[in-house]
Amino acid sequence: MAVADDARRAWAALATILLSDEQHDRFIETCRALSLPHPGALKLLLQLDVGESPTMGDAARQMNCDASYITALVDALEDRGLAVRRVDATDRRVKMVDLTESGRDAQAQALELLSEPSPRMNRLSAAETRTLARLLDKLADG
Amino acid sequence: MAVADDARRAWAALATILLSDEQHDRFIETCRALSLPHPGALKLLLQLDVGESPTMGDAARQMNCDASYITALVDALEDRGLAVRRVDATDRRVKMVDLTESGRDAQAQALELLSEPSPRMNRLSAAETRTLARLLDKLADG
DNA sequence: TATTGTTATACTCTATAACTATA
DNA sequence: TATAGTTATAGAGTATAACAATA
Repeated sequence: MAVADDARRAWAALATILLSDEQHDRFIETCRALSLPHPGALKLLLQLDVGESPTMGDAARQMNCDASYITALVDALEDRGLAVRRVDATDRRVKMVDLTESGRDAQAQALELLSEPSPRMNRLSAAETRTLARLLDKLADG
Repeated sequence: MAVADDARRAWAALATILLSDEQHDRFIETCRALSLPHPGALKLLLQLDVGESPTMGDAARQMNCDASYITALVDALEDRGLAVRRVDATDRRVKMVDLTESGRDAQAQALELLSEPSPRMNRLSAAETRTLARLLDKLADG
């Protein structure tokens, strides 16, 4: 059961880092930098992709929130020109959310800010840092 | 600059995992399991330690929130018998927050739930899992 | 009649301001 | 008068319920 123990230890450490609020604060700062009012709007922005426009409903499921809130979030993105609604040609009840060019730029800027490593990372050697990056990549993918 | 790149890659992956909401959902579930109404109450509970009772003000600073909210959080913990207020003998304006026996149990239970590894961890080999645990431990400490 | 998205409304979490007790 | 904590109140963020348009 050593693997399970290590896995648990790893996840506990992850939870600790999360609870330290560093990432949470970073997220809030990033919202401000992009003048997005809701944290949810940033999260939605990060989930959009050119050529892969979800419907409002899709977005709600992806974000695990109510459809009415997606309305507010897309309103916020639209107000800032980061996304636009597009009515489905075949079923006019349905609306797609398209990422705009500015939206793509904003996304890149957000990722830049969110990826800024914590000072904690200085505790690791160069080799350790590389190893950690490789392992976390595996976990994050998909 | 390879180290900086690796560090950035690692932190980006961490942000992705965080954004997946797995840990956030876990946190909410843990709140429910302990019937704690506010997420803040769980966070405060996890920061308390036997023999290391912070004052209300200390707790507010640690939690990076307003003193009035600490009042609500400690109320919640007290209602459930997880903590008690104790008036400072020398300055009767000051109150300490003591973790109770039940509080300690609840803490352990919460850590148990929060440390439950994500299915993502199955993507790593036993050796990788061990390495990851070691590296994250280094980051989480302190 | 059922479904997509919106609007109106209410609830939860957190902060600000006014207050009480002690120093 | 200043400080620690509390109470009352207001503000963000999110959900629920009623609604409009389309199917």
